[in-house]
Amino acid sequence: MLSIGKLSAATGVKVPTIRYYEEIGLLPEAERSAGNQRLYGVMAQERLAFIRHSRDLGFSLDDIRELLSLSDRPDMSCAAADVIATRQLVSIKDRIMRLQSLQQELERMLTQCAQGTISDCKVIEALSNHECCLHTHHGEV
Amino acid sequence: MLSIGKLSAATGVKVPTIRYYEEIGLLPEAERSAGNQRLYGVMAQERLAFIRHSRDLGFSLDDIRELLSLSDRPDMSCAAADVIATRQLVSIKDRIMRLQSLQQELERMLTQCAQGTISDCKVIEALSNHECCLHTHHGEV
DNA sequence: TCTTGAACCTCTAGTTGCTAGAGATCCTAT
DNA sequence: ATAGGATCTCTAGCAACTAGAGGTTCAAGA
Repeated sequence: MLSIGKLSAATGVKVPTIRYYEEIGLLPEAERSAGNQRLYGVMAQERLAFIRHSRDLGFSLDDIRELLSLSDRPDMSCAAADVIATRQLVSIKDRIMRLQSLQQELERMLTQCAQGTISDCKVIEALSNHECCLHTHHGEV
Repeated sequence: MLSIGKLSAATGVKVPTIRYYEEIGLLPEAERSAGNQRLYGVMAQERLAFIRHSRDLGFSLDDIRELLSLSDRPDMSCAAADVIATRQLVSIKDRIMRLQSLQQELERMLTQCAQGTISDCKVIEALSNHECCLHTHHGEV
């Protein structure tokens, strides 16, 4: 059995984050030692690694909750898991496109700036009026 | 003079967000009508448009605070503004690269999945053990 | 002029995914 | 036996808003 600190070292998930995952029900309540400290077995470690990896791939905790409950039902069709992963892929592609348009806009601003004073700085000017944008970009990135 | 609703419509910034910006000092305190309702002039509208556009480009409110204070000093060198914009550009490029590696990973997961049951779903499997990743991906995206 | 209803006001609390700190307790190594 | 690191619970804070309650003001139609 691992203490929370060892589990943290083993999975790369910080100690308060592990407690947080337990609090929101993503991890089951841990066993406790005689002195009330959390103890983890192999199952918990695997589950946490799953969460960690999914987070690395950008899944939301809600998505992960669903993926975890799917992984607990091995006989089910994996279509639902594919839906979640595909949704995530679409959202990542979308964010990449948005970010690329922002990148272009920023590069344009910076190449036009002649390093003079604020009054003729193209960066500040470009921020002041959206009209001079080549692209429209709205919503979060 | 514009009411907060008209200003919102003119700039595309939601009404509660405008009040929020005032609360955190990004916008100056608005004038008030006899009945205590906010009134905005052209200056406020321009300032809000600046904020809106900067947010669209992914700048943090702290960055925007700095950019705004620069734009109030037209005689200064614009080097500071360039530093902020360059930092933002670097961070955007970095996020794009991270997202592209996630995209590849997800695509790999999905193409390997044969649409069977969860027990042999490559998506779930890939999430379970990080070792089968082609790329290492850590940190936020 | 009155009235209705949309727009406005303030305030609190919620969102996501954690992180930081206080103050107390436990565990382990010397 | 004791020192100090690890753990416990609890509260509060971060970004950047969003939602809702409960109350006031404004503008347009009858």
